[in-house]
Amino acid sequence: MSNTKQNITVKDVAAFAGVSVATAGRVIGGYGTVSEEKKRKVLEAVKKLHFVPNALAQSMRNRNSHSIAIIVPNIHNSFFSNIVDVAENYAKNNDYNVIICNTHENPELEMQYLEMLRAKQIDGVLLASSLNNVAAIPDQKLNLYGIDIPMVLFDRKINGLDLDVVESAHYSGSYEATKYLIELGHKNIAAIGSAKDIITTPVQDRINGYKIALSEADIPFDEDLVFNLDWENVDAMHKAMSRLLDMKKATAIMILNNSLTCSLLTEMDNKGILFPEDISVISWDDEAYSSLLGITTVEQPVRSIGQNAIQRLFQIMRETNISNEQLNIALNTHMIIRKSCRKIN
Amino acid sequence: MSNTKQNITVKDVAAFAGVSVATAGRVIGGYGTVSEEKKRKVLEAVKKLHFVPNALAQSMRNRNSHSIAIIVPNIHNSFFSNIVDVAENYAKNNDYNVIICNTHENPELEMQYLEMLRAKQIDGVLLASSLNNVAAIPDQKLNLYGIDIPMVLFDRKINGLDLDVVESAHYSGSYEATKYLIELGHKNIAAIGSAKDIITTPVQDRINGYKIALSEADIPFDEDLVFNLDWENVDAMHKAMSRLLDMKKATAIMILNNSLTCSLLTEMDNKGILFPEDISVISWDDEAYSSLLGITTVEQPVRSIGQNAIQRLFQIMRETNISNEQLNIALNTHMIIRKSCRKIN
DNA sequence: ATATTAATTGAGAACGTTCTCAAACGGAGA
DNA sequence: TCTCCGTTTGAGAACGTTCTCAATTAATAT
Repeated sequence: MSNTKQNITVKDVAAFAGVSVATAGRVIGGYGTVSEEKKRKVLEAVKKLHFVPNALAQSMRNRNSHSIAIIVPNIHNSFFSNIVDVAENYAKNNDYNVIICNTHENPELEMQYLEMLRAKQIDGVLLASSLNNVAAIPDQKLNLYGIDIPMVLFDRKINGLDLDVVESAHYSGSYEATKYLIELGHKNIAAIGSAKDIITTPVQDRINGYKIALSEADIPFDEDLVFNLDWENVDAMHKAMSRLLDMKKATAIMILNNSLTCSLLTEMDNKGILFPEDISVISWDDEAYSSLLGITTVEQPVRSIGQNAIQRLFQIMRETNISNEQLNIALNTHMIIRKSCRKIN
Repeated sequence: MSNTKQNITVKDVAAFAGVSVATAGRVIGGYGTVSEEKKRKVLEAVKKLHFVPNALAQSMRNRNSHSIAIIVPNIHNSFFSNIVDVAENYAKNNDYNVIICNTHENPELEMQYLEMLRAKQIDGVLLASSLNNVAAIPDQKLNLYGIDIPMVLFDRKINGLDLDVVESAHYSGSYEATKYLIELGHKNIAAIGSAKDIITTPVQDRINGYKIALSEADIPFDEDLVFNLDWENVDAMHKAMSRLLDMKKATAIMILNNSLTCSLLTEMDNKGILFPEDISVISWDDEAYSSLLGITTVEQPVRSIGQNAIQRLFQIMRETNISNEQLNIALNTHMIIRKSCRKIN
């Protein structure tokens, strides 16, 4: 690539103003004392030459990049893009830049990004990991997770790593939704979670909530009714959903991930299966189309998750000595009841 | 913020390996000649000390940051997040990092970002601007647009600036869709565009296509049937849509922006207005829910737009001498006909 | 053995910023 | 005129990398 870029430097400003680099630096940086006359001349030079300090050189000298990163598995997912939005706003207000990284649920890519970010001297990272367990991290990469870089996990935990986490109360949200279906008379409730290579901790927790609600109502757990699908593998996903619907076992379905909702409903539509008449549906995450379609949803406190996570990250970055105790925030979900679930007997 | 970070440097590696910084640099950088023995020792030191080169220092020395930026008005919009995805992939394969900036359709923020990116010595920018005209750019910021930084516009033009553009064929796509409605017998066709402070060039072009199709069919243009709404101002938007529906003038509506589709359909649902029975609907951009709801859409070649834009950007960045002629790529759209439009007489 | 060439090595400069240190300057008091 | 103290100023180092240049060593030819 061409590197003929030739920018204006403090040196140029100083020369133009007829002062030393040190004096120009003083005026631009706003420290020390400079006579009014020279101050005026420097300011004029800055304006005339359109001087903008080289942020790379500043970072190098100051040993911090004034940038944080946010790593998400899927930027298309409105859950994540909303959190990105909140974090970006907060960072901007604190004069920090944000680098967004999209891992496509690929742990390799996640680690590559972390390595790149470390090289770029990033000041902190917000991470929704595609790993669910510390065992999946090679020893020589372990330092990327919260040791070399200040880090806060959000939405998802990594078991075995004691990093700060900000997430929804996945377990209780799922418990509540399942109980709601049970109270409507449902006994055969399917649960569809997403999983690419691993089952993420939110899905794990949600399935646990579902199981406990069932067992409290003395409904036996049926392995056939739990699916974990890869939303990027469209073919396999459709097949599995088709299989579920063909079984005609379930009277209700809880969709544990918003990426799957449209696919499932399309599949149902194709087969002429209506909701709530033929099958009741609850979906996690409230979307623009949820109210239009009348789907009952479990709404996550998205903006609050983002806010808590970014605040905590800045807190960690400010601390000189390494933080003492792990913080784990679980924020309550909220059910929005619409017309996609019906009472049965 | 704390800046106690103390990373391993080439100096440390050199000391550990018992060689000079120059020799360590040679091994790490893979240039020059080094004896097998010293090479082995340096490599061992790199491994032992977990050395990762400081990308900031590299950028400084090499005078390029190996990063590009992509600036979008709204990262939530799947049109933009898809383009971000494509661009990011391409950049990654070429060893470039991507910084994503979200402007919320705010021209001030857009210019702030450009200034920040210039300071960060960014190598190139992909921009969907929130400005439609060069006149809106203050003189002293004009250099941010394609002069200081290699730049390719996508989706939207900036009138009066001769920068490269990659976009959909907005005009012909709209012309085709309007003609389709006319052929179904519609004469009163509403068009809903989005606009925050300005009307973007895609919406301008789409409205032009709509107007020409009308005039070719000898249908008089009706000012009352064209709306430009701000999707971030939910109240005003709802009111305007409500007004449009209450008029009962239109037999068909073309929605020029996917952000508005759900809102309009919800508004119709609330008023008990059905499609296609009461009103026919065509929407720009195909979404996951479009097929589910059976909406006829104008699909944009999203991935192709992204691909063309990023390729062109890299081409510009590679060129040593300033590019000679402006490139303007308009890619054809594609109508997906479903059941949301009906024949009338 | 000496001259010539090639392979190997290290010192140090440069990128652009910030900021310490010490020197130079100005004015007040004796 | 000289000393003292505070203000103003500039030289130059440092951040960590890359890479030129010159010096050293080894290898080959005479």
